[in-house]
This record gives sequence, C-alpha cells and structure tokens, in this order.
Amino acid sequence: MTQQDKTNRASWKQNPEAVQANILAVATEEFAEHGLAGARMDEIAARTRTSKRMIYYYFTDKETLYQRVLENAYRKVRMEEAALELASLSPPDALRRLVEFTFDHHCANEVFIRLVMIENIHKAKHLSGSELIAHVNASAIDSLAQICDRGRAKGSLRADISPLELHWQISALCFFNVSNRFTFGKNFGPELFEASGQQRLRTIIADTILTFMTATATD
Amino acid sequence: MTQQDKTNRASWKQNPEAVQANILAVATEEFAEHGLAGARMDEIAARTRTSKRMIYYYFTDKETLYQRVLENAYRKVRMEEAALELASLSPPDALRRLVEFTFDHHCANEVFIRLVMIENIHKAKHLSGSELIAHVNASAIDSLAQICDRGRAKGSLRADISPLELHWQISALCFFNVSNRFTFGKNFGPELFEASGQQRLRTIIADTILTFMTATATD
Amino acid sequence: MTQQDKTNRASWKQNPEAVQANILAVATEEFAEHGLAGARMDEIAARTRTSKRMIYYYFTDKETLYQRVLENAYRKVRMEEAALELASLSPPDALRRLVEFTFDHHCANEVFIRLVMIENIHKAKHLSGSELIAHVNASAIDSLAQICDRGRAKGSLRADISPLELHWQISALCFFNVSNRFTFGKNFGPELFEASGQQRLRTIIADTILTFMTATATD
Amino acid sequence: MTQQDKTNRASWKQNPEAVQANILAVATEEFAEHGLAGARMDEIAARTRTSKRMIYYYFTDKETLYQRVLENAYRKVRMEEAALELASLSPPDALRRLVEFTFDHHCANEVFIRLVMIENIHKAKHLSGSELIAHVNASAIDSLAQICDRGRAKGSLRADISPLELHWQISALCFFNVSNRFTFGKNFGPELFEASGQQRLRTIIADTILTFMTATATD
DNA sequence: AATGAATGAGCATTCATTCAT
DNA sequence: CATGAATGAATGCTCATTCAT
Repeated sequence: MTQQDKTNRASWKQNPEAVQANILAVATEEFAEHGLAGARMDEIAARTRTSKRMIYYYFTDKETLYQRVLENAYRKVRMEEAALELASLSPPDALRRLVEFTFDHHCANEVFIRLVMIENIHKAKHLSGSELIAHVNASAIDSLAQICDRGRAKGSLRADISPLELHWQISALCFFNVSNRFTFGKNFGPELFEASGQQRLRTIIADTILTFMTATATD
Repeated sequence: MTQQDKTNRASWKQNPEAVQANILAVATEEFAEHGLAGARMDEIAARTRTSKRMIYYYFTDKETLYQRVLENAYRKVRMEEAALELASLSPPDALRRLVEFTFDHHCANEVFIRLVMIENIHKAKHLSGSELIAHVNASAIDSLAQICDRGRAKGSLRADISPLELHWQISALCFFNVSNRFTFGKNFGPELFEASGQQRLRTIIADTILTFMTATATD
Repeated sequence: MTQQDKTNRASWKQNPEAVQANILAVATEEFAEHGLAGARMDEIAARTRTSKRMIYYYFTDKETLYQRVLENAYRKVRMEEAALELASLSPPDALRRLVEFTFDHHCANEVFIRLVMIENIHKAKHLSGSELIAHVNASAIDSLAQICDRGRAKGSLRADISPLELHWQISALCFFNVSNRFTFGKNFGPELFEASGQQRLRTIIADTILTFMTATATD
Repeated sequence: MTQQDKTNRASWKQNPEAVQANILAVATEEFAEHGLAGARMDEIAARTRTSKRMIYYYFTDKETLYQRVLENAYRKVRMEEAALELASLSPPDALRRLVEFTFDHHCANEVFIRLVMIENIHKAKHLSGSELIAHVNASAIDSLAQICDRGRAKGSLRADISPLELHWQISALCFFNVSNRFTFGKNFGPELFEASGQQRLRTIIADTILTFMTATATD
C-alpha cells in the first residue's frame, strides 16, 4: 500500500483535520455570504461532508465556529501578503508594487473582505488578540516600515507619515473598492467596477499614494 | 392644562406620521446595530411607543421596514451633505473643505455607515433605484463636478480625474475610517481612532487628495 | 327629480339596505370560496364599497355575517326553485322536469352548493331553524308531494316512497354532481364534467329516478 | 422487565414511523373536524405524543401535513374497498352487495368523507395524481367493470351505462348520505338519519341502482 | 353614519442545540 | 467517531375586533 493509497483510502473519514478543514471551508462561505446571524447551521451541515453533530463536536457552537472561520481567513490572507518580495526594488517602486498587489489581492479575496465587514458590524468582538493574529498583522506593518526606512534614508519617500498611517491609507482604498462596490455601483453606476474601470482605479490609487509619499511634507 | 399640553399629551397617538417616524427611528438603530438578520422585530417593537402590530400595519414586513430604514438614512445624509456651500472658495480650498466635511460627517453618522456596510453584505439588493435616491446621489457628484470644472478652468486642479473617481476616493478614505475602525484598531492598535489620531488622519486624507489633484497628470 | 334620479343620486351611500346587500354579496363570494375559517374580514371589507367598521356595525361579527350569508343563500335558491310550475304536466313528466331543473339549478348555483358543503363541515350549527328557512324548505317537499299524490292517484308513480325520500335522492345526485366534481374529476378523469358528460349524467339521473319511481314496488 | 415491556416502554420514541403515524392520526382528526384553515397546529401538537417541532421536522408545513393526511385517508379507504370479494355472486347480487357495502363503508368513515368535502372546497388542489392514488382509484372502477362485463354477457345488467357512470351514481348517493346529513337533517328533519331511516335509505339506494341497471335501456 | 388607526391574542414556522443509539 | 431524531425558546407575522374622531 503506497502513501497515496493510504491517503485515498482514509479519504476524509477518520481524519479529524480533514473533517475540520471541510467544515471550516463550508462555514467560511456561509458566514461570508449571510453574516453571523444570517448563516444557518443546518445549511452549513448540509453542505458539509459530515453531520451537524460533528460541527458541534469540533467547534462547540455557532459563535465559536464563526470565530475560527475569521481567524482562519486572517491567517491565510496575511500569509499570502507576507510572501510578497519587495526588497530588491527601489522604495517608490516597492511601494507601488505593494499597492497594486494589495489592490489585486483584495479583489481576489472578496470572501475575506466580507468577513472583515461582518466582523466590523459586530465591533470586532470576535477578533481575538491571539498571538498568531498579532504576529501576522505586525508583519504587514513591518514590510511597509522597511520600505519607509529605505525611502527616508534615500530621501525618496517623505518621512512624516508613519508606516501605520500609510498602511491605513492603502487599506482604505483597496478595501472599499471591494466592500462597497454594490452600493456604490447602484448609486453611481457600475463603470468603476467593470474591467477598465478597475484598471483605472488601480492606477489612480497607486498614483495617489505615490504622489503623496514622494511629495515634500507640507510646511 | 394648556393647549400645548393637550397637544403633547399622547401627541403621537392617532398621529400616523409620528408613529411611523418613531418606528423608523427605533428600527434604524436596531438594524444598524444588528444587521437585517440579527435585528429582532420584538426588540424594535418594545423600544417603540407603539405595538408590534403597528409596525406590520405600516411597514408590511421586516424586509420592507429595513428597506425604508435604508432609504430614509440615505435621504437624510445626502440632504445634509447637499447643504454644504462651496461656491465661494477657490477650487483647491473647496475640495479640501469638502474632504474635511465628508470626514467629519461620516464620523458623525456611524449609524448610516453601518447601514451601508450591512446593505453591501446583502449586495445592495434592497437599495431601490428610487428617483429620490438617484437624484440625491447625483447631486453629490454634481457639487464635485462644479469644483473640478472651476479647477480645470483655472488650471488649479488636474483635469484627468473624473468627479466620479474623485468622489470614489474621498468616500473610500472617509468611509473606511468609520467602517473598519474596530478590526483595524484591534489589529494595529487604537491610536489612529483616538482624538489626535483622527485629527492627523483627517489632515492626511485631505493632503493626499489635494496633493494628488493639484499634481500634474502623470503622462 | 324622477324616481330614477333619486335612486341614482343616493347611490348606495346613506342607504343602509344597499350597503348591507353589498356586504352580503361580497361576503357570500368570500365565504363560498374560502370557508368560514379561511375567509378574511379584511378581504371582504376591501372588496366592499364600504368600510370594515360598517360590517361590524350591521353584522356584529364574522360568525353572524356568515350566518346571514347562509340564510340569504338558502332563501334565494329556494325561491327560484319554488317558481317552477309543474301542475300542468303528468306526474312522470313533472318528476322528470323537476329532476332536470334541479340538476341545472345546482349546476348554476355552485356558490350555494359550496356554502352548504361548508355548513356541513360545521355540522350545520349556523343553520338556524328560522321560520323563513323552515317554510321555504317545506315548500320544496310540498311540490314533490303534490306530484307523488297525483301519481299515486293515477297509479303512474309508486306509492311506497315518501316525498322526503324522493327529494333526498334527487338532491344527492344533483348536489354531488357539483360538490364533488373536483376530487371525482382528479381521481377518475374530467369527462363526466365536460359538456357532453354532463348532458349524459343529467339524462341518467332523470332516468334513474323515473325508472325507480315508475317501477312496481319490490314486494 | 421483559423484552416486550422494554419495547413498549416509550416505544414511540426514537421510532420515526410511530411518531409520524401518531402525528398523522391526530392531524387527520383535526383537519377532518375543522378544515385546512380552521385546524390549529398547536392543537394537533398538543394531542400528539411529540412536540410541534417534530411535526415540522417530518411534514415541513401545515399544507404538506394536510396533503399527507389526505393521501393517507384515500389509501386506507380504497384498500378496504378493494378487499371486498364479489366474483362468486351473480352480477345483480354483486352489484347490490357493492352498493350496500359502499353505503355502510361511507357511514363508517365520516372522517374520510369530511376530508373529501374539505378537499373539494379547495378544488382538489392538494390531491396529487400520485401513482398510488391513481392505481388505487382505478381498481375501484375495475371491480365495477368486472361486474358490468359479466352482467352484459349474461344479459342481466344493461350495457349502456359505463362502469364510471355507475360508480358515480353509487358514490353520489352514498357520499351525500354522510356529507349532507347535517343540513338535510336540520332542514327536513332527522328521521332519515336515525337507525330505521338509514336502513330504509340503504335499501332504497340499492333498489334504485338495481332497478335502473336491470331495466331495458330507454332507446 | 362613517373611517383610518390601533390592538392583543394567537398562529405558523425557525433555529441553535442536544439526545439516544 | 458518527448519525438521525428530538426539543424549547423564540421569531416573524396574522386575524378578528375595537377605538378615536
């Protein structure tokens, strides 16, 4: 029996991690789609390869499941972000690259964006300050801090904006682009969210950040 | 008992508009706090001066009530925005004033921000394209368009950014500041959302927009 | 001002009898369609030319209204039946004529049939033994009794079947034809309830009654 | 405690079929008594050995429960009817036997009669053309067809009346006897529905059918 | 006589969660 | 580990009826 066979045979049954991962995946979709209150445990169970009983066995209750979904989403997203390699670029180029990456990444992770929106509706009460999350978030600032430091040393980036503030701005523009496209689109037309509009916004955002960060500090 | 007293006494009874307004006010808070699925009709009724039955009498069902709450919130907010007088300022000053006003206004209207977040979770399916809403949204773009036109004429604002794109950027920065403060605060610390941090963000946002809009277009 | 004008001018307003008649007509349809429990006072009021308050003013409550509807339906139907003139025909011809008339009349008064079905569901508890009803029902038996009497005298109709029993048989066949056509049709096909099928049933029923009543009594 | 006792003790718990049968039995009575709109889910639940929740668990909603009640009633009644053995009797005797059986059977199944009345009020919209029902109904006609065929071959029954028409007539007379006894009794006196009156009606109905079916066809 | 507003009790249905095997 | 059955508290909603003017 090869390793492959062994994996196949066991499939997901008798495999706690696989079962949990499956539940988590289904729950992620369900919570992202309907929110915490709107999601239905029955629906999650039905779309799972296991039973409702197992969900409670592994995740205790709805709220805990939601919390695990949220943590999981943060971890995955931040890990992808951390994989970006910017050290070889000049500070302005690295910054532009980071903005564009963030823009693309948020677009590609609507599920995550929705979970964050939902969590903000709940005033972030489920967002644990777990070490993992803290560490993973810190690294997001770190990589910006490195660019800022290099930029300040060279004089190519203004020094009076903190990495945190810069991160905040990039986040705002890239997050809003995904989070509010429905209402914004209905209110002001869908153009900005079609392919060409998105291309333009992507450039505008990067230009905005770059223009600002390469400008001389006002007085 | 004066006439005034007589009017005040139970002035909301047999006064359909007052009853509806009261229901709408309570429902607005409840929906903003808990979302569509999370809000409880019983709770809304309990905090109302009338009974649950009257809510259904005037608003048919939960979803319709939510829709009316949403429409009402949009109307009120957009009307306040429209009251801003900018014609007497130079285009850059007008723009800065508009950004700062938007920042302040969003901060002061968290309930509205939350309703918009919630509506985005529902993919804006309750946001009717009612004439009123359409008209009121158009005016938001109009006032920016006037600033842009004047700025282009004078050469004081770049002309290659549309009023819609400009509005999008201002919205993104000011909206995110309120909508995501909980998760952002928990992830990266609360400094940016305390008084001094907000003051700084307010300035940074305005500077960012201004710097960008007064820069020469990148060819 | 002519009488005609006077009638038109007053129309139905300030005309208690017209208002009551209107309510009764609408309620009759509603109760016949949905039964006592299934009928909706709101719906009746909405389809009326007057208001809900007036219904309660004139008819006290739902059950009383239903009772009045029922009485009214009986009175109208029995009066139409009583108008049939049979004295000039031979007893067998008169009987055949009566059967055919009953068949046709029941077909034409589905609303009445449905009200009677509904009242039977309620075990006839609303069917008052009011003098009017009693009188009007008695006349139905009377006209059959006359035929039977004449038939017995002539020897053209058997004498061992009472007018009541005869009425029961005619009623059963003609009533069932209307009351049960839906289930019978779904269970055994719609043929019997299409035009040609009905024509045939009409003849079969009359033949059945006639054959029976002209036969010699079985020992 | 014997094995039997153990089985009896709470034998309906964890026994889905028993639970469903119990619900169905109670619901049958309740719907037959009050109709679809008049029946109360709370009342059904209260008279059940389970909870209201279980009714919804197994039957989805009120209308579906009613439908299942109806189907179930039809199945039971038709099966009892099919058990009647007539092949050994002469066609006229078989026919008389069938009429008398139908009369007795309808008398003994008022609940079924009432459900059919109620279903006719709803224009038979819940009567599914399920295979089971179709098959079970067809057999009712089949057994009559056999009698008719044999009667035609021997010349002892007239051949110009179809089994369907014959079934219709028998049904009408026997159904009406149960369905309309309340209004008919109140309108024309209770005699026909007391023991002796029923005995007489039973004979009259059989005689009527027999006289008709053994008569020569009217050309 | 007439009407829109108001109401409380009740009704069908749902949901997260736990039990029995 | 796994699963169908079971549950109670709530949840959104409806209905006949009455009040205030």
